[in-house]
Amino acid sequence: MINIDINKMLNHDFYNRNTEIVAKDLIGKILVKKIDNKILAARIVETEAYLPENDPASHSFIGKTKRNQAMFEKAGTLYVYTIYGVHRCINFVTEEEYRGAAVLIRAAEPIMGIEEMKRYREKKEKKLLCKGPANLAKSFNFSIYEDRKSLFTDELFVFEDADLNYPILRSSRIGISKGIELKLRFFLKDSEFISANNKGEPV
DNA sequence: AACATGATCAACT
DNA sequence: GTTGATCATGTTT
Repeated sequence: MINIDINKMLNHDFYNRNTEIVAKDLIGKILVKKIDNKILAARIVETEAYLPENDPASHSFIGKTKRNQAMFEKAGTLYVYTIYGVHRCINFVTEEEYRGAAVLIRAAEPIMGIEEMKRYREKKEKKLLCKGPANLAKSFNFSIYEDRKSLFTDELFVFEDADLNYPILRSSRIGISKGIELKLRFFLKDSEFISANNKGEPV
Protein backbone atom coordinates (compact mmCIF):
# COMPACT_ATOMS: atom_id res chain seq x y z
CA MET A 1 0.00 0.00 0.00
CA ILE A 2 1.20 3.47 -0.88
CA ASN A 3 1.68 6.10 1.78
CA ILE A 4 0.99 9.55 0.33
CA ASP A 5 3.88 11.61 1.69
CA ILE A 6 3.98 15.30 0.84
CA ASN A 7 7.45 15.52 2.38
CA LYS A 8 8.76 13.48 -0.54
CA MET A 9 7.33 15.98 -3.05
CA LEU A 10 9.48 16.43 -6.17
CA ASN A 11 10.89 19.97 -5.99
CA HIS A 12 12.01 22.65 -8.40
CA ASP A 13 15.45 21.05 -8.71
CA PHE A 14 13.85 17.88 -10.04
CA TYR A 15 12.03 19.62 -12.90
CA ASN A 16 14.77 22.17 -13.52
CA ARG A 17 16.85 19.73 -15.59
CA ASN A 18 17.22 18.33 -19.07
CA THR A 19 13.71 17.42 -20.28
CA GLU A 20 14.68 13.99 -21.53
CA ILE A 21 16.11 13.10 -18.11
CA VAL A 22 13.03 14.41 -16.31
CA ALA A 23 10.72 12.43 -18.60
CA LYS A 24 12.65 9.24 -17.81
CA ASP A 25 12.85 9.98 -14.08
CA LEU A 26 9.10 10.63 -13.82
CA ILE A 27 8.39 6.96 -14.57
CA GLY A 28 7.37 5.35 -11.27
CA LYS A 29 6.60 8.64 -9.50
CA ILE A 30 3.16 9.24 -7.97
CA LEU A 31 0.85 12.03 -9.16
CA VAL A 32 -1.43 13.31 -6.39
CA LYS A 33 -4.43 15.61 -6.74
CA LYS A 34 -6.82 16.56 -3.98
CA ILE A 35 -10.42 17.34 -5.04
CA ASP A 36 -13.07 18.17 -2.43
CA ASN A 37 -10.95 16.53 0.26
CA LYS A 38 -10.68 13.30 -1.77
CA ILE A 39 -7.21 12.17 -2.77
CA LEU A 40 -6.58 10.88 -6.27
CA ALA A 41 -3.22 9.21 -6.86
CA ALA A 42 -1.63 7.24 -9.70
CA ARG A 43 1.80 5.90 -10.56
CA ILE A 44 3.13 7.42 -13.79
CA VAL A 45 4.06 4.68 -16.28
CA GLU A 46 4.41 6.58 -19.59
CA THR A 47 5.74 10.05 -20.52
CA GLU A 48 7.02 12.00 -23.50
CA ALA A 49 9.65 14.76 -23.63
CA TYR A 50 9.00 17.90 -25.69
CA LEU A 51 12.24 19.79 -26.07
CA PRO A 52 12.99 23.53 -25.92
CA GLU A 53 14.90 23.53 -29.22
CA ASN A 54 15.08 21.62 -32.49
CA ASP A 55 11.88 19.74 -31.77
CA PRO A 56 9.22 20.42 -34.44
CA ALA A 57 6.66 18.34 -32.53
CA SER A 58 6.81 20.59 -29.46
CA HIS A 59 4.11 23.19 -28.94
CA SER A 60 6.95 25.61 -28.06
CA PHE A 61 8.60 25.22 -31.48
CA ILE A 62 6.80 28.29 -32.91
CA GLY A 63 7.71 30.42 -29.90
CA LYS A 64 5.64 31.69 -27.03
CA THR A 65 1.90 32.08 -27.63
CA LYS A 66 -1.14 32.49 -25.45
CA ARG A 67 -1.79 28.74 -25.56
CA ASN A 68 1.72 27.51 -24.72
CA GLN A 69 2.86 30.24 -22.33
CA ALA A 70 2.92 27.79 -19.42
CA MET A 71 5.80 25.98 -21.15
CA PHE A 72 7.90 29.13 -20.81
CA GLU A 73 7.26 29.50 -17.10
CA LYS A 74 9.03 28.06 -14.07
CA ALA A 75 10.00 24.39 -13.99
CA GLY A 76 7.33 22.57 -12.00
CA THR A 77 4.43 24.46 -13.60
CA LEU A 78 1.44 22.55 -14.97
CA TYR A 79 0.65 22.96 -18.68
CA VAL A 80 -2.88 21.92 -19.68
CA TYR A 81 -4.08 22.18 -23.26
CA THR A 82 -7.12 21.16 -25.28
CA ILE A 83 -6.54 18.78 -28.14
CA TYR A 84 -8.84 17.96 -31.04
CA GLY A 85 -11.36 20.31 -29.53
CA VAL A 86 -12.59 17.83 -26.96
CA HIS A 87 -9.81 16.36 -24.81
CA ARG A 88 -7.38 17.78 -22.28
CA CYS A 89 -3.72 16.72 -21.83
CA ILE A 90 -1.39 17.55 -18.95
CA ASN A 91 2.33 18.33 -18.98
CA PHE A 92 4.96 19.26 -16.41
CA VAL A 93 7.21 22.20 -17.33
CA THR A 94 10.95 21.50 -17.30
CA GLU A 95 14.33 23.16 -17.89
CA GLU A 96 15.77 26.35 -16.51
CA GLU A 97 15.59 29.91 -17.83
CA TYR A 98 12.04 29.53 -19.12
CA ARG A 99 13.09 27.85 -22.34
CA GLY A 100 9.77 26.31 -23.44
CA ALA A 101 9.93 22.61 -22.57
CA ALA A 102 7.65 20.09 -20.90
CA VAL A 103 6.91 16.43 -20.27
CA LEU A 104 3.56 15.03 -21.42
CA ILE A 105 2.06 12.57 -18.94
CA ARG A 106 0.60 9.80 -21.09
CA ALA A 107 -0.45 7.00 -18.75
CA ALA A 108 -0.57 5.93 -15.10
CA GLU A 109 -1.59 3.14 -12.76
CA PRO A 110 -4.48 4.25 -10.51
CA ILE A 111 -3.66 3.86 -6.81
CA MET A 112 -6.04 5.96 -4.72
CA GLY A 113 -9.42 7.56 -5.39
CA ILE A 114 -10.28 4.91 -7.95
CA GLU A 115 -14.03 5.29 -7.41
CA GLU A 116 -13.76 9.04 -8.07
CA MET A 117 -11.68 8.39 -11.19
CA LYS A 118 -14.31 5.97 -12.49
CA ARG A 119 -16.94 8.63 -12.06
CA TYR A 120 -15.00 11.39 -13.83
CA ARG A 121 -13.83 9.04 -16.56
CA GLU A 122 -17.18 7.26 -16.97
CA LYS A 123 -15.52 3.84 -17.18
CA LYS A 124 -15.37 0.88 -14.81
CA GLU A 125 -12.16 -0.91 -15.66
CA LYS A 126 -9.20 0.28 -13.58
CA LYS A 127 -6.84 -0.63 -16.41
CA LEU A 128 -8.49 1.87 -18.77
CA LEU A 129 -8.84 4.83 -16.39
CA CYS A 130 -5.49 6.53 -17.04
CA LYS A 131 -4.50 4.82 -20.30
CA GLY A 132 -3.65 7.66 -22.69
CA PRO A 133 -3.00 11.35 -21.99
CA ALA A 134 -6.58 12.56 -22.43
CA ASN A 135 -8.02 9.65 -20.45
CA LEU A 136 -5.59 10.34 -17.60
CA ALA A 137 -6.56 14.01 -17.56
CA LYS A 138 -10.23 13.05 -17.55
CA SER A 139 -9.86 10.61 -14.64
CA PHE A 140 -8.16 13.37 -12.63
CA ASN A 141 -10.81 15.90 -13.69
CA PHE A 142 -8.19 18.32 -15.06
CA SER A 143 -9.59 21.37 -16.82
CA ILE A 144 -8.08 24.12 -18.93
CA TYR A 145 -8.53 26.48 -15.97
CA GLU A 146 -5.76 24.59 -14.19
CA ASP A 147 -3.24 25.57 -16.85
CA ARG A 148 -0.20 27.29 -15.25
CA LYS A 149 -0.90 25.90 -11.77
CA SER A 150 2.00 25.00 -9.50
CA LEU A 151 3.03 21.40 -8.86
CA PHE A 152 4.27 22.38 -5.40
CA THR A 153 1.01 22.61 -3.39
CA ASP A 154 -0.76 20.12 -1.16
CA GLU A 155 -3.62 20.12 -3.69
CA LEU A 156 -1.40 19.03 -6.57
CA PHE A 157 2.06 17.47 -6.49
CA VAL A 158 4.21 14.53 -7.52
CA PHE A 159 6.31 12.48 -5.13
CA GLU A 160 8.74 9.61 -5.07
CA ASP A 161 7.25 6.48 -3.55
CA ALA A 162 10.43 4.44 -3.33
CA ASP A 163 13.71 4.35 -5.16
CA LEU A 164 12.82 1.28 -7.16
CA ASN A 165 14.80 0.19 -10.15
CA TYR A 166 12.17 0.15 -12.88
CA PRO A 167 12.89 -1.41 -16.28
CA ILE A 168 12.28 1.61 -18.53
CA LEU A 169 12.16 1.54 -22.33
CA ARG A 170 12.20 4.39 -24.86
CA SER A 171 10.58 4.70 -28.28
CA SER A 172 9.29 7.26 -30.78
CA ARG A 173 6.55 9.54 -29.52
CA ILE A 174 2.90 8.75 -30.25
CA GLY A 175 0.51 10.69 -32.45
CA ILE A 176 2.98 13.15 -34.01
CA SER A 177 4.07 13.57 -37.63
CA LYS A 178 7.26 15.60 -37.13
CA GLY A 179 10.24 14.60 -35.02
CA ILE A 180 9.40 10.90 -35.20
CA GLU A 181 13.10 10.07 -35.40
CA LEU A 182 13.58 11.22 -31.81
CA LYS A 183 13.12 8.49 -29.19
CA LEU A 184 11.51 10.64 -26.53
CA ARG A 185 8.71 8.41 -25.25
CA PHE A 186 9.52 6.63 -21.98
CA PHE A 187 7.49 3.84 -20.42
CA LEU A 188 7.52 1.10 -17.82
CA LYS A 189 8.30 -2.17 -19.60
CA ASP A 190 5.40 -4.65 -19.76
CA SER A 191 3.03 -2.41 -17.80
CA GLU A 192 -0.64 -3.16 -18.44
CA PHE A 193 -1.36 0.54 -17.89
CA ILE A 194 0.63 2.03 -20.80
CA SER A 195 -1.34 3.52 -23.71
CA ALA A 196 0.37 1.92 -26.69
CA ASN A 197 2.94 -0.61 -27.90
CA ASN A 198 5.42 -2.15 -25.51
CA LYS A 199 8.31 -2.08 -28.00
CA GLY A 200 11.33 0.04 -27.23
CA GLU A 201 15.02 0.23 -26.49
CA PRO A 202 16.53 0.04 -23.00
CA VAL A 203 17.36 3.49 -21.62
C1' DA B 1 -5.68 22.45 -42.87
C1' DA B 2 -3.54 20.41 -39.15
C1' DC B 3 -3.76 18.73 -34.58
C1' DA B 4 1.05 15.60 -28.49
C1' DT B 5 -6.76 11.77 -28.98
C1' DG B 6 -10.29 8.41 -28.14
C1' DA B 7 -14.49 5.66 -29.22
C1' DT B 8 -16.51 2.61 -32.22
C1' DC B 9 -16.91 -0.89 -35.45
C1' DA B 10 -15.55 -4.06 -39.05
C1' DA B 11 -12.56 -7.59 -40.32
C1' DC B 12 -9.34 -10.18 -39.37
C1' DT B 13 -5.90 -13.89 -36.65
C1' DG C 1 -7.47 -10.10 -28.91
C1' DT C 2 -5.87 -7.04 -32.37
C1' DT C 3 -5.51 -3.85 -36.14
C1' DG C 4 -7.04 -0.37 -39.23
C1' DA C 5 -10.53 3.01 -40.96
C1' DT C 6 -13.49 6.67 -39.72
C1' DC C 7 -15.28 10.41 -37.26
C1' DA C 8 -16.39 13.77 -33.44
C1' DT C 9 -14.93 18.23 -31.99
C1' DG C 10 -12.91 23.18 -31.67
C1' DT C 11 -8.57 25.64 -31.36
C1' DT C 12 -4.55 27.15 -33.67
C1' DT C 13 -1.92 28.40 -37.67
